[in-house]
Amino acid sequence: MNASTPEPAKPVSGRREATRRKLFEAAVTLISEQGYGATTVDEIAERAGVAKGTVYYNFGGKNELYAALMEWGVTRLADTLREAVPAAGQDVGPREALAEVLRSGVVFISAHEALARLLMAEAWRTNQSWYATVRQIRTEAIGVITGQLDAMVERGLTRPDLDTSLAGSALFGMVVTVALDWRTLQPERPVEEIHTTLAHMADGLIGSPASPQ
Amino acid sequence: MNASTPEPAKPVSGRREATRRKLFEAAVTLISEQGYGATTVDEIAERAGVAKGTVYYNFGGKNELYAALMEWGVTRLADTLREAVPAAGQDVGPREALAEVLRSGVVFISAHEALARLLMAEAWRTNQSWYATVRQIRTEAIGVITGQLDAMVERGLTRPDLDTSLAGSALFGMVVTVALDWRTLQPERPVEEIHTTLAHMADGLIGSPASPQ
Amino acid sequence: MNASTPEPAKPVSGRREATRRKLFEAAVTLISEQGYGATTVDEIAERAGVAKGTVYYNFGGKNELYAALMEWGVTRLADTLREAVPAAGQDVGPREALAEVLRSGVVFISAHEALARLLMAEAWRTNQSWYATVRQIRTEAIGVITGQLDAMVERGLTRPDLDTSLAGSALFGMVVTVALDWRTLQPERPVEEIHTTLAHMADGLIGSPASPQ
Amino acid sequence: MNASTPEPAKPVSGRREATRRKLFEAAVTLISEQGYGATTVDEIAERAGVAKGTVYYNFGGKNELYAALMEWGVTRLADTLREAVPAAGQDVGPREALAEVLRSGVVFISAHEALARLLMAEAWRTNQSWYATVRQIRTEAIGVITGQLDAMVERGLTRPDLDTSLAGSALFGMVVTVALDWRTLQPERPVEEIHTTLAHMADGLIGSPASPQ
DNA sequence: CATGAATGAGTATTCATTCAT
DNA sequence: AATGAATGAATACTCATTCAT
Repeated sequence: MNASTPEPAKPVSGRREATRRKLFEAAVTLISEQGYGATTVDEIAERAGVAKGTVYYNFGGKNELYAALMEWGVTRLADTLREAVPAAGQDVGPREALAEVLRSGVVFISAHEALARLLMAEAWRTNQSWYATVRQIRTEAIGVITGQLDAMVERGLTRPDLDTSLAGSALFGMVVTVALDWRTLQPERPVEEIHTTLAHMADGLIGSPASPQ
Repeated sequence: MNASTPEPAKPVSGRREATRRKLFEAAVTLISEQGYGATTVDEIAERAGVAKGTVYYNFGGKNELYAALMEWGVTRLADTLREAVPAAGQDVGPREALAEVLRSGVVFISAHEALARLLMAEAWRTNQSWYATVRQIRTEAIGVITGQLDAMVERGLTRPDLDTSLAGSALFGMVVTVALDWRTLQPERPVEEIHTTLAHMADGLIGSPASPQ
Repeated sequence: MNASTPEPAKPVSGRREATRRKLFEAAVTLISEQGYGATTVDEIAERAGVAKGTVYYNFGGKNELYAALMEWGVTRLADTLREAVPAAGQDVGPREALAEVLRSGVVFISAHEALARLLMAEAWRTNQSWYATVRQIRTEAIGVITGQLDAMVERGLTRPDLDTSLAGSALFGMVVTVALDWRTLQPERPVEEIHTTLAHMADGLIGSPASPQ
Repeated sequence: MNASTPEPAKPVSGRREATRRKLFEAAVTLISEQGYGATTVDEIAERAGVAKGTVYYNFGGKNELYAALMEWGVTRLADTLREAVPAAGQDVGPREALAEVLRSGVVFISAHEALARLLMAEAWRTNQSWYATVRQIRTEAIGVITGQLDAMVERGLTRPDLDTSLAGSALFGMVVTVALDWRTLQPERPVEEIHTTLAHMADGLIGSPASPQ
C-alpha cells in the first residue's frame, strides 16, 4: 500500500498461506456437499485440522470465507476455459476449437462438481454480497465461449445474424446442466459419451450458416 | 380445489386459501432471492402480512412449505410445456413444435423467475429432503422436450444416434439459463429476440440430420 | 405510526410487559454488581426466570437491553428529583427546597446503587451508542438542581453572578460521589449524617450572597 | 540493548521503555473512551503501532497493563495535588490554599481527561481485581483535600462539626464532575471560568463558620 | 383460523493468551 | 525485544418450533 517502503519480499507461502489453503479445500468440499447453511464453521475447522478461531483469524467470518471461495473457484473455471482455447498458431478449425472449450468445461465441472453446483445456485441471487463476484467471473467464462462464436461468425461458419452473446450464455447453461445431470444421475457413463453428445449439439446448434427461416 | 364446484365438505377458497396463497408468493420471492437457508420463517410471515404461527398452522413447518412450493410451481411448469405441444391432429412440423415448446418455457420462466431460480439452485443438491420431488418433476419437464426429440429422430429429422435424453437435459439447461440471464441482465430486451436466438439454435440442431463427424 | 388506524387499545401490561420488567430487574442487579462485560445474557435470563431467547425476543440484544436499562433508570432518577421539588404553594424557602432535592438524590442512589454506578461510568463515554440517552437525562437531573439555584439567585439568596449551570453540575457530582462513597466504604453510617453534611456543604457552597473576593 | 548508554545492569530508557509508553498512551485513550471490557488487546496494540504479542511481552496481560496504568496515572494525580499545597512557611490563607488545590485538580484533569474518566468509572466497581489500587490512590488524592479542610477547622475558619472526610470526598467529586463536564460539553470555555465558579463555591463553604441550622 | 410471546438447541463470533520464530 | 499466526473456552445470537389465548 505504501509505495515508498518496497516491502522486503514477504514470503508468499508461509504458514498462513498453507492454513488458508487447507481451509479452502475443507470448505469447498463440505459446502458443496451440504450447502452453505448446513455446513458449520466447526466442521470446516475440524476437517481442515485447525482450531475454529483460525477460520476467523484468516477470513473474518463464514460469509467472507464463502465469498473468497466463490471467487477462487470461479476464477479457476474461467482460467481453465481460456487455456482450452487453441493457440493462434495451431491449425485448428473454429468448430473444433469450440468443442475443445466445451470439453474442458465438462472436465472441470466433473472435477469440481461442488463448485459448479454453487455457481448455478448463486448465479441469479442478485441480492447476495458475493453476487457481483460470481457474475463478473461467470461473464468471463461465457466470454471465452462467445469469443469462439465470434470467430466462427467472422469466417462465415454460422449464420451471420447470430447473437453470439446470448448463444454463449446458452451453450454455457447447456454444458453445466448436462455435466451436472450426468454426475448426479448417471455417473457411470463414460465421459466420452457426454462429450460426443455435446459436440453434436453444438455442431448442430450453431452449425447452420444459412438455414432458411 | 376449484371454486366453481361448490363442494359441501371443505370450503376450498375461504380465508385459508387466501392465506396460503399469500404465503406461497412471499416464500417464492424471498427464497429465490436469498436461498432456502437464508430465508427465515419470520421474513416469510412478515412479507405475507400474517403472524408467524400461521405458517405452521397452514403448512406444518418451513420444510413442508418449501416442498409444497416446489411441487406447486414445478407442476405448473410441466403442464405449461405439455400444453405447448401441438395436438396430434394439427399439421405442424416437428421443427415448429420444438420451437413452440421452448418458447413456452421462456414465457413461463419470465413470468415465474423466482421459481426458475429455485429450480436451478436446488436441482443438484442431492441430500435435501425435497430432492426427490424436485428431481421427479424436473424430469417430467425435460421429458416433454425429450418426447419432441424422439419424434424427430423417428421421422429422420435429426441424426439417428442422438442421445435424446441428454439432449433434452441440454436444451432445458439452455432455455432456463438464457431466460434467467435475460431477465436478470437485460430485462429491457423484447422477448422476441430471445425466442429468435433460441429458435435459431434449435433449428441448427434439427437441421443436421447427418453431419459428418 | 399510522394515524388512520387508531389502535384498538393494546393492553399495556400483558405478558410481554411483565417479562420485560423481570428482565430489567435481573439486568440492573447483575450488571451493576459485575459490570456490563462480566455479565452474561445467560445469567440475566436465568435470574429473570426466562429462556435466553426471550432476551433477544424482547430487546434485540445485550447492548439494546443495556441501553434500555440506562434510559429506564435514569428517567426514574430525574423523576425522583423533580418530585422532590416542593410544590409552588408550599411555604418552603429555596434553601430548604434545594436541600430537599439533594436529600432525595441520596435516597434514590442508596436504593439504586447499581444504577448510579453505571451512570457515572457512562457519563463521559462519548462514543457509546447510549451516550446521547445518558447525557440527555443526566442533563435533566442536573436541570432540577439548576432550577433551584436560579430561584435562589432571583431572590438574592446567593451571589448574583453564580454560573448556576456549572454549579448544578458541581452539586450533582458532589451528591453522587458522596452517596456512592458512603454506600461503598461506610454503609453502616446512618443516612442522616450524610444528609447533614451535604446540607452543610450546599448551605456553605452557595450560601454567600455577597462574599467579597 | 541501548547503544548510547552501555549500562550492564538495566538500561532504563531503551526501546522497551518507549514501547511501554506507547502502550500506556494507547490504552488510556481507548479504555477511557470505551471502557475496560469493550477495549481489546488488538485495538491497544494497533493504536500503539506494535504487535499484539508485545503487550504480553511487556506487561504480562491485559489486566496487568490496566493495573499498571491506573497506578501510574493516579499516583501522578495525587502528586500534583500535593504539590499544589503551599509550603508551610508561605504566607497563604487557607482559603487560597484550598482554591489552589482545586485549581490544580482541574488543570490535571483537563490534561488527563482519559484518566479522569477511568477514575470515575472504576471508582465504585468493588469486585474487580484492581479495586484496591484505585481505591487506595483515590483516597490519597482526597486526603490532600481533607488535609486542607482539617487545617481550616483547626483555625476556626469553618464550622467545627464538619465531617472533613465526607466533605473531602464531596469536593473531589465536585471538581472531577465539573472538569469533565466542561471538557466534554463546553471545551471552548476558558479554564478561568471554571476556576472561578469552583472558587466561589468553595469560598462559600469556608465563609460559613457558624451558619445557624 | 390465526396469533405472537416464549423457547432452547444449535451456531457464529470474540478475544485474551500462548508460543515458535 | 518483538512478532503475529494459531488457539479454544466463553459467549452472543439465530431461528424453527411450540402453545396458550
